[in-house]
Amino acid sequence: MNYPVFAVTVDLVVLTVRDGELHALLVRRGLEPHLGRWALPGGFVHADEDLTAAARRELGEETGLDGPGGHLEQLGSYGAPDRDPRGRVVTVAYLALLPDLPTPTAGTDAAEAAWLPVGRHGLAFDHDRILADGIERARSKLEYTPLATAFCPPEFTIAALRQVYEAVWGEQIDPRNFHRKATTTPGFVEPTGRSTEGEPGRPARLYRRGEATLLNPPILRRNPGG
Amino acid sequence: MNYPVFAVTVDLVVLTVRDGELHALLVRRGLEPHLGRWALPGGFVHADEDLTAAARRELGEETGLDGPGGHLEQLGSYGAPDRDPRGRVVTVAYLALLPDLPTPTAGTDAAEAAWLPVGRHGLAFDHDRILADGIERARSKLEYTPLATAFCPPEFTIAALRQVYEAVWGEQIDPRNFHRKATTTPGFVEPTGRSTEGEPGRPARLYRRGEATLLNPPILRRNPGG
DNA sequence: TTTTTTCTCGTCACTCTGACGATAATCGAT
DNA sequence: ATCGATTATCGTCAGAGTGACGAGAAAAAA
Repeated sequence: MNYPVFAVTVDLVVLTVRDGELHALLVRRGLEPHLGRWALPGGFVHADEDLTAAARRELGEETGLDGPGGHLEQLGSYGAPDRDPRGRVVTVAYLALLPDLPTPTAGTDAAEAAWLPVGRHGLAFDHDRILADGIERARSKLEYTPLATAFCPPEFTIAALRQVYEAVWGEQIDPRNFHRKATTTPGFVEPTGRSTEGEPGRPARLYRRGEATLLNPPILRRNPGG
Repeated sequence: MNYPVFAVTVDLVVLTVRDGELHALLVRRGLEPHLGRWALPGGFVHADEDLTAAARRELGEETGLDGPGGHLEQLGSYGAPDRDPRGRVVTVAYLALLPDLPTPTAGTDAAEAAWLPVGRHGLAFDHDRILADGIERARSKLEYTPLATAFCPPEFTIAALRQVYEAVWGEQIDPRNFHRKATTTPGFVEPTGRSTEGEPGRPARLYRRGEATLLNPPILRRNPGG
């Protein structure tokens, strides 16, 4: 049997919410091709390594942390014949959602790493497309799953959860209706009994993520397409 | 730069609805490994071929047809180090939804091909898992997209559309409420003006798929988990 | 104390849904 | 031709969910 050989990489779309805005973790490439351009963090899959293990390893290398509280899932694969000038490379993209850590973001083979607000980047390879697909996946999953909690620390307020939705969707949400929705949807969040202190305004109760894996009923965007 | 080499295949989860039941297109393997066992149709990606092109090519080879009216999307990639005894093989799985064609299902390198009702198969490789993932994807997508029409011929009745939902979800649906839902959801279906003839019961109006890519509001299952 | 800020609870009208009745239009049998 | 069986289509109604918004509660800041 004769068949062509490929290299396989994993690339990561790592998203977080800082200052009410959605940010992606990007690295400046320290090697050819595309030396000096921003790109998604990633690297080659090792010889005896599962795809998910490779993604988790890269995530650890790039962020220094794959702690609980985050989320990692496969996004999709990209394998256009000309997507990498070095040869035939198929990349398996993963989507990671993390709380806003005071992350040092030190890269190993990357010249620089940074959280950049999502928008128009001219990323290397086909990474613009992959990033856009990852963002759309995140937007969509916030509707039907409790995944917004992956952007939050272990204990969080309903307002913080709402700000995640607002940042990811780019929409304003009525605080009172969202509060009702989040607290009455079974399994979304659970009260911890504690409250915030020292913040302006009335103290807010703290919650942790609930046990549900699916939100029923879902929290729908106004404009699911754009 | 040194990196391990992989083979890359595409595997297809091809689903259709026949006689009110969900069926998958399976082939009996004509080669080692797993000679003689049922498996998903698929094959190696060619040297200068895009992943989606490879999936479309395999679909054409196995079903003899990739006509309009169907649907093809990437499902996910599977790359456990030991999933193929021949070496390191990553497969990119695709999900295809087709109307119930009188398909000859002739295989090229497969000994046999058949539509089998989905259930417990002991498929080759990790294909049981891939098939299960494909079915779950289809079930989920029927909620939020007009993809049920991909299972139908170009013109279809509301009852036929409902039977698609019933077959894929394994749930009974009230014909009157479903009729209201399907006909009032904007962009789901459009009347053609024609009706069925010669069938028992009152003639039913024929519809074609509408322009919507998302159902808003969605049609939700009772039990989204199982 | 007063003002400001933010959280939390309530109200109300509107829409959507599930359950189900009723009528319409055909086929097949008498 | 008439009747019954079958299926499609339309209506009704109560309950749940949602968006828009008012109002009180509890803290920090002025």
